[in-house]
Amino acid sequence: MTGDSAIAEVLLPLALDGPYSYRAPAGLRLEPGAYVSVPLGPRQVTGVVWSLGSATATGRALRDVSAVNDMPPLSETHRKFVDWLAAYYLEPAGNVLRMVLRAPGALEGPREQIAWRAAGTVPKRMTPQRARVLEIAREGFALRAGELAEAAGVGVSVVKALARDGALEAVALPALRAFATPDPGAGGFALSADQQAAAEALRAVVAQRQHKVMLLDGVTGSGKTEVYFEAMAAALAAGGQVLLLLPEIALTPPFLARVERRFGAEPAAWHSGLRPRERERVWRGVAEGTARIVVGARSALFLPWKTLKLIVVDEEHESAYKQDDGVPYHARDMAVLYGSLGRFPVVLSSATPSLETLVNVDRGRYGVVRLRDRHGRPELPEIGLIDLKRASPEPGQWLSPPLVDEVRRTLAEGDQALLFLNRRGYAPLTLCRACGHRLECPQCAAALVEHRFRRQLMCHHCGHLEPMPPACPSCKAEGKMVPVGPGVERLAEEAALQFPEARIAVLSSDLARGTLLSDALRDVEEGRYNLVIGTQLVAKGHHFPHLTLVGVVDADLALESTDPRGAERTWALLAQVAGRAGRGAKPGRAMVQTYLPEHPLMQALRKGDRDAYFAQEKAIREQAGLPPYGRLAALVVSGPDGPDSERFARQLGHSAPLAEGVSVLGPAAAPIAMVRGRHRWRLLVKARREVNLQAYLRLWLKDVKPRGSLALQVDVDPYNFL
DNA sequence: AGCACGCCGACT
DNA sequence: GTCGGCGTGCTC
Repeated sequence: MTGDSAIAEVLLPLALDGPYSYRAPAGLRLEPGAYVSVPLGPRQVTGVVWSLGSATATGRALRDVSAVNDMPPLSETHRKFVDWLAAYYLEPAGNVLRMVLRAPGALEGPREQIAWRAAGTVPKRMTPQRARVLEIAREGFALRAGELAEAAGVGVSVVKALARDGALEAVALPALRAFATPDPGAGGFALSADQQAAAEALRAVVAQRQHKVMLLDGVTGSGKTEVYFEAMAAALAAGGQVLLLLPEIALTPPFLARVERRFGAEPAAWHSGLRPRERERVWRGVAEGTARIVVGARSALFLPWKTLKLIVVDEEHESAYKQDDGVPYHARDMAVLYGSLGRFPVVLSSATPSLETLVNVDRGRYGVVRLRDRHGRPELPEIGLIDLKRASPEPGQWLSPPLVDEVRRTLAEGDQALLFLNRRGYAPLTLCRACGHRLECPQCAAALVEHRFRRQLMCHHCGHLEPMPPACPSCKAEGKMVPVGPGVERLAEEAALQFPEARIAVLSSDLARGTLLSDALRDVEEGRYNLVIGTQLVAKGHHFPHLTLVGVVDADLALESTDPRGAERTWALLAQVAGRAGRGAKPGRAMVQTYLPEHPLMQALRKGDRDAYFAQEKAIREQAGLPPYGRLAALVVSGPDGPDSERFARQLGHSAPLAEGVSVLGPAAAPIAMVRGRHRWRLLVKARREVNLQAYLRLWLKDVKPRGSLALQVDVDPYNFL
């Protein structure tokens, strides 16, 4: 072996902090960013060359890189992005790389064009493994051998054997469909003067080819989408790729169709529901630079961008951008990071921007473009507060007399009304009247929610289902179980009594996604229903032209939570729901039921005064040292045994280093003390803004090792305080 | 993430 | 006496 051979530092998609060193054989054309196959223990693993160098005498015998893939290499920007994100969230870089490589098959050798589907015959021999494969093959989608084996959790040999037996038949797969090239000028819309000015401002920023964050701030119906389409057109015209990030729930076929009309080419869609082959097509298209427009959920950030020139984050205030399992990152913040590393602009769009973003505008770090309502209407419709302490509903009912009157009048005038209640199911709580026992999920410290329509009890945290017990499980008394509190189903029951003539639709995420929901939405839009009862689903982007009254049944729900962002979420939700009223020809109004009419948030809402509300909310956050005026991290200890988890959390708390400007609160039982059978204890780290929070956490946690089945999750910038 | 090594319960 | 459960640790 010669002295100074070339060395490749290869990052592997495993929980490893840094790359491993391999010898680069002379015959391989290696470059930084190249996808390579390397030996790791007994197996071959795909990784990415993080850097190249020459051998240092470490004494360790290095193994050879086995092969290089001919895919364009992962860009330097993308590699920096992985390293930054890993450092920011205290996550092993390899775990972040795993999110980049999450497209099974995209890097595998020659494309196999054969897929398998069930032939309908029974194989000679049947085993549990074979049965699983056939069960999946019968679902109707033709999958390649590897995909089928993976889906069934068996080896490829099982699939091959079934094929030999004739129980699976071969189907030829078409080659990966190419991406059409978008035309920036294809389907331009006629823009209002306001929109023109806003679009021009964004185009100017794109033309600078520098990093700059722009807030596009305008109410629903002001035409933000058409405006950011213009920014996208400018970036496309400059030869770049563009990413439009949406909360997953907003990524619908009608929206994709709208993008296609504007740019004359079908955009690539990226979300968790893609079939493996489409995943692969998009991943490769992005890596090769042929997929120019991607409309995606948060994980689209990790696609192997070749020439990304613009990211638009629509509904930037949405908490759905925060990932809570796996690597807990915030896609809006990481979009801004990517833009700064890649030196391109990022547009944040919202009708109710987050406080973080507004403060960044105040500080001059972000630019802003504002849009007024197209019809010159004020930001919000007329909003009336109903004081539930004075105008209380009948016991067991939730609609106050003034709201009932308003709904009646609206329906009588031939218009649509919406009753908003952010609670799925029939009742959030079921109690035994004889002994007070409350029905709880066996796996979570949470009440089971009755879903009367499905005739089941459901846990909204783990999805556990069970039938309604005929008698109290505790005292065995029969017929004593009573529902407590309202859900949309129960509200619909009350509405049917109050408004016997109304045509009522209940809209919640329990309508399986897809056709059932889109049919229901279309029926509402076309006026086949005149009274809609819905959860937050109805607040998000659906346009109901005949709606003139919105009634908010319980405005205090999110305000009562322990989440420091509860007030902000309440504002965004109420403003959005109220904004559903009167988007068509007629003006609308909103009636908000609350026990806290004097609360500054409710007063600001009544006046439609966002600035007043945010001024107040900023003062509270600043006073409390909460984001964006201070920094937070949550440490969550979880384990199957409660006392074990608590003990470890306490030890962890005691070992917290003392540091200027940092305080550690807790541990306390997490608000939902048990989820999926794991007991959870939470510590909260609060730091001043100038503190290097990551350095503090690294120092603290470098020697901390949860033993056994205990787990420790670090959540930098926590959002959902579960 | 795999995969091996390593120590304690029910069976060919 | 073994087969095998998954806790722990390592992979350039």
